[in-house]
Amino acid sequence: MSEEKKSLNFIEQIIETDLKEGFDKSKLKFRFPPEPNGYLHIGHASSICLNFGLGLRYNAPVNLRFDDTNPIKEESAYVNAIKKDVEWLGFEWAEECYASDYFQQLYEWAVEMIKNGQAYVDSQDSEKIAEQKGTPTEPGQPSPHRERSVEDNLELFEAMKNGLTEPRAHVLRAKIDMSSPNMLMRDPVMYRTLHQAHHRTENDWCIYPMYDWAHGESDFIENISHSFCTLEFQPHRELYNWFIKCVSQEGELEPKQREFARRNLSHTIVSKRKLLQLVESKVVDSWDDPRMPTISGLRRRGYTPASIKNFANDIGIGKRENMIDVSRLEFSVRDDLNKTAPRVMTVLDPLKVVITNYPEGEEEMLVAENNPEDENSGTRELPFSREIYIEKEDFREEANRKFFRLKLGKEVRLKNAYFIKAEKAIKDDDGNIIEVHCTYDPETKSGSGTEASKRKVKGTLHWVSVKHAKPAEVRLYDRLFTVDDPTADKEKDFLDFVNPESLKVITAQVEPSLTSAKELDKFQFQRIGYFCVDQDSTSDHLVFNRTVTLRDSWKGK
RNA sequence: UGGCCUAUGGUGUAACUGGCAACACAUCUGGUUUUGGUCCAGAAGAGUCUAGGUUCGAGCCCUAGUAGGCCAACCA
Repeated sequence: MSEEKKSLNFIEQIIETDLKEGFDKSKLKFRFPPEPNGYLHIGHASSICLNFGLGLRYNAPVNLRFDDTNPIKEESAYVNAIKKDVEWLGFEWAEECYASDYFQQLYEWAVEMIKNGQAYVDSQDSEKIAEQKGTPTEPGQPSPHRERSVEDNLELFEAMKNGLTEPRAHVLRAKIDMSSPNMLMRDPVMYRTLHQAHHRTENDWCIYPMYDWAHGESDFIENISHSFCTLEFQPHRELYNWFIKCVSQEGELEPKQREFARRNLSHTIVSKRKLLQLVESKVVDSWDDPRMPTISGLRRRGYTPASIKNFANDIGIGKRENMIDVSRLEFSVRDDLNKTAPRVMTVLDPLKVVITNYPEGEEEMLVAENNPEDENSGTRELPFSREIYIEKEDFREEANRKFFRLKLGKEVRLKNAYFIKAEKAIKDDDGNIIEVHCTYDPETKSGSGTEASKRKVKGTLHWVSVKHAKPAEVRLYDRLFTVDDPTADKEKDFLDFVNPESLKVITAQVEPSLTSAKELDKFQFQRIGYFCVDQDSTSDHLVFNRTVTLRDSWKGK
């Protein structure tokens, strides 16, 4: 690995500074802390690449920790999906942890805090508590229960824990400062009472810790040195530190929370809540629908781990609002697939071509390069015969000289085959071209090295032999939304901007070698784009997903 | 009537902590090419939100504005 002098992002600079100031490098430890209430999306990829990237850079452990403190929204199905995605991206976590593993410790600490007068049970409903909280510009009012005795608090908290009180009748609150300019410091709720089974602890608990009370403590328990989260948690930092001070002893490692900006991607949304809405409203088929910006959706769409990691590293991390153009992501897959995807010939919109001077009934095998970008990719054989399909848009009766394709009286090269000249367009009663008659020049066979085969022609077309072609379902995916930022217009619902043409299903004719393609195999359909075998594909019914089109600099039609 | 964060080409990040703004994507030219792909060469595009200040010198420091974001779930 050549150590390129790449400038450090601000997170890396924080770590470098800590190291310089004497922080023990062997104590560096990070974590990626998803909540198992939905699938990971491209925004999480940035966080994953940041945390695991740091782990690799400093040879430090990185825990995968599920922030599972809200049993109402969380499920083990999400846990499994998340693990699969992180693994697929190619990262290895040091330990698989759960905030729920710490429920007992958290409870014991809470009891201590009650004894220390740092927490109390409030017996008001959430509306009342919110009311007393004040506003950002006005101080809050103390709860009437704020000065409850330690004995009463202990007794009530115990009752809450044992499910002897009504759900939501009481909460445990930290006693901090009802007039703090930081709303989060106005006696935040530490525990709510929920008589709800948890996906891991089942019915062991009737009280569940809130994020603020669980997250920093989890970091502390795991000896996480640096805890990175997104910008909206900035105001939580003060509380994060306050809680850790409550439970830590002198000299113990106190994790450091720092915040970075979440990545926004144009023409899509990166919000688990909205993604869930797309799934539930059936706009898409599932969390892994290839139009979804989820890791699983991108995987099914044909994205590679490398393309996603390169993308994340290229866009870097910062602290400002951002909107990254999808073209950046698209560049990343093309860049990767160009080097690795075998080239094949497929015709998406077939037009039959009859080569009138090619002997009837005859066929031959031609040699085709698998990938000109990869010397080791080898060659394969392609059947050629008298009747072939080409793309409808590759033929015109007449066209200007900017049209590098087939037109009457002119010659083009058939990729890996011969030169053909269009002689006659056959039309139906409505004047639609249904067939083209051509002649070929036997001297122009590809790879023959003849003078004739070196002739300059207007262009090169892909094709597939009619007799040998296999039909395949091809799903043409496009951007999910028609605008950059579907959430920008506060008057409208983001669903109003769903692209009605985000999926078009067609039947294409593909070269026979594709019948052996397996799920997730990726190909470049020459002159068209990159495609990937969908999970729905079978040997009887091939299904390909379009990952992305080829870059197209032709400004004609 | 508050607190915190942010402000660099169309987009995203840089600028060795003060030395006349770089890289990538996107855009446009030209060349190569059995993919109008790739690759190669090149162009255009910001003078760093504004106004002051410190300094020989400021995108980097200070002050005051302006703009945007976040904070009043028993969500995370």
